[in-house]
Amino acid sequence: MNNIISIPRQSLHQEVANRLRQRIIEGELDPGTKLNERELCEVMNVSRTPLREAVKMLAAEGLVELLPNRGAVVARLTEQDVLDTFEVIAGLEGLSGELAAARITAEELTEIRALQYEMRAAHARRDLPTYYGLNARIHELINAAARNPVLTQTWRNVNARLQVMRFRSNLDGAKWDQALDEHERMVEMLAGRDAAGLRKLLIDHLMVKRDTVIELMRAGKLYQKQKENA
Amino acid sequence: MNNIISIPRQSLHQEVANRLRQRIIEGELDPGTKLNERELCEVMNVSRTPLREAVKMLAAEGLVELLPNRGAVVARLTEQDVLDTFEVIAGLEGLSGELAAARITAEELTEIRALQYEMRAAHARRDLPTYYGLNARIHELINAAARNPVLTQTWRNVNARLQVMRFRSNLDGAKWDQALDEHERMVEMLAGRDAAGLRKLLIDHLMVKRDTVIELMRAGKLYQKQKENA
DNA sequence: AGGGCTAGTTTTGCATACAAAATACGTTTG
DNA sequence: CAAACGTATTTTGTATGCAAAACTAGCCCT
Repeated sequence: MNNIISIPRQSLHQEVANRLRQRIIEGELDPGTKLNERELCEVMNVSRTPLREAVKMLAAEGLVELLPNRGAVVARLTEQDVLDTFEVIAGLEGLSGELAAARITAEELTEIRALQYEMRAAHARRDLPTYYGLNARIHELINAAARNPVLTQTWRNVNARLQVMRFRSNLDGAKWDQALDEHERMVEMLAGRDAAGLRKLLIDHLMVKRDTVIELMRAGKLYQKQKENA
Repeated sequence: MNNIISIPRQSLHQEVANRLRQRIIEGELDPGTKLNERELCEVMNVSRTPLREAVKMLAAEGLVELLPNRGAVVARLTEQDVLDTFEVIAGLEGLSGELAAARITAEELTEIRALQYEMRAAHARRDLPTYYGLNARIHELINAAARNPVLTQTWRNVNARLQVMRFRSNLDGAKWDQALDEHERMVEMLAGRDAAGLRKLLIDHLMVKRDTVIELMRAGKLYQKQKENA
């Protein structure tokens, strides 16, 4: 253990919350999975107190659901939940597009352009994981360019709930081409300061993504969509 | 104690979180107030564990700020925070307006109209508290008419952070008249299913509100706006 | 007299202990 | 044989205990 030199930078419950959030978003903990306290405590080597505090935080974020006297489970989204969530994300991302078009700096635009080229490379290689990573970074950058921490925080929070479904490993050729094309136009609109245009584009972009996810759900590729009777 | 008949409907941490949230929003706990664990435990008659869990939830909601090893304080908003928050709320409320215009039922519209009349009465009597209550209910109803629980939840959460500032007891005559007028037009647009128009109207409505709050902040009427150095 | 150090106190953070609820499972009974 | 009851075990919820960090305040020293 290196706990002499490296001081624990943040409190334990925060650390636990981060690790749990990560595991949920990465899909290591599938939706519907019961969070067993004793088990998680052993894995993370912490006592139940900070673990429970972390779980409560994730519940407030909407990533886990608390069942009174029955613990917590990773949140499961119904088809309707997904539709609703995309509707909200579209609104938030549309807003961040509007603001970013007005507020983005030359440096940020340059960085997005660079990532855009990398993304084209990933697309050419059919390298989906890299593509998705770059995609996420570009959207993060657009959001950051909006210069609104409250927006960023809200957006990340709502987004996290969707990431749980990790619809990453699926994207057919035509949709992929279209997505790449839309990204090209995003850069143009950012450069041209076209707030309204970027807003509309981002919203349309998300609607396509939404339809893709719903299709996958219906095909049962993500997870069974029935919710508990509760 | 009536704990024989009335079973405690929800877990203690949830109850504590609700009561604390209430106290914060109502302004009983001012922004910047330190949340002393021992003290709050005594007041609420609970042990530190559920209290701490509740505080962590409120922190995830953005209502309190956690200071490592130094407890928690009720969140303080800087002027920039307020601007950012209003920007997000405007986006969310604009969206709920669009959706509500498309999805509202005749019954809901009737109820809003009724509240609208009550509001006019409150305005005529210069009864600000009643007015604000009705105002909140109308906006809640519009939001509910959007039929999107995720949106409602997100909106409530972001809104709560602003309510902390309880800028209620201030509204000059001209602004009040204008607000009432805008409300009249909201009902018209809902009835006319004018999604785009309602969106714009709600956003403008909030911009006025934002400017009012900022004015009050600058005048030092809400609370001193400096944040801790941390 | 003022600044800084140190001992004492308070307060927070984490771990553990205890109580109650829920689950599992074997047994019993119709 | 199936359904249901009752007990054992697990798991959650809450309270308390203990250690470390932060505040307080008094003292010493320059």
